[in-house]
Amino acid sequence: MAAKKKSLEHASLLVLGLLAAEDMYGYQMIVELERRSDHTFQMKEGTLYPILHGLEQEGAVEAYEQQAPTGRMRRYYHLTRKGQALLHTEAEAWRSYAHGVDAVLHGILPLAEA
Amino acid sequence: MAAKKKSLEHASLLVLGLLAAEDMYGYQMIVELERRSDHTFQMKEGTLYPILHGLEQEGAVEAYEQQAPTGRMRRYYHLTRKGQALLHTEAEAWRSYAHGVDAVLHGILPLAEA
DNA sequence: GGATTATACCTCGATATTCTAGGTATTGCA
DNA sequence: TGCAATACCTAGAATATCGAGGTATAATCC
Repeated sequence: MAAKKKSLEHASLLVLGLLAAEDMYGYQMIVELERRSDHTFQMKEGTLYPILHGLEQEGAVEAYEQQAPTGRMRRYYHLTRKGQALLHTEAEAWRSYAHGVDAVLHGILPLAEA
Repeated sequence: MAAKKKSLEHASLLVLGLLAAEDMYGYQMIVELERRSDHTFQMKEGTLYPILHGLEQEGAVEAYEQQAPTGRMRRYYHLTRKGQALLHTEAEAWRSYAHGVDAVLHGILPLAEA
């Protein structure tokens, strides 16, 4: 009974999280997110690109173009120091939010898996 | 460094979660949510009441009025069987969503607390 | 007694976030 | 040649939540 594909609610946090490990280009992030979340969510292009542009304007990421082996141009994004700080803040907020929800739901579900 | 009060993103799930344990009235839910989440979030009245009315219309909750010891009228909500099913579905969706986010963020934060 | 605070309910319009649905262009494959 | 996958983008719609107001009663303080 796999969960349905869910919409996102912390899109920018997830983008920052991805970029913490390595530089990525947009399309790659969409594929990676679906893979890493075990197909739980699927970021839409209409969500991702505006977020990337916003993060770039804030100075949280920096973009550069690079040619793929195929010859196509890709726009890679790199996490700046400012972006790392932002990620840290948002990740912490996520932690306490998730904690809070779990506290309210405590005992509702039979702890599906380990 | 207590986290800032965060807005909600799963308001109806939290309402259902509260009602799983006992019947409650609106104002009480707001107070309880803040308490149980260790002051992490604070449901706004403008969020809660429309949700309660919606859940009632769906048949997920049933309302009844009851006089408080003070003499004031309170509108209590009771989780129906349908509401329990809804809660279960949403709680499971939450679990996999949270799992997915954690998978992406894995290793970002130094596991603040136990 | 009068004022203020806490309780208790409600709604409307604004804001924020994400999605839908389109668009462009290149590459690879059948 | 034509179609699918890759790769980028945007405008407007839809949804969720909040802010700020309203009403009314009960309790507390001066």
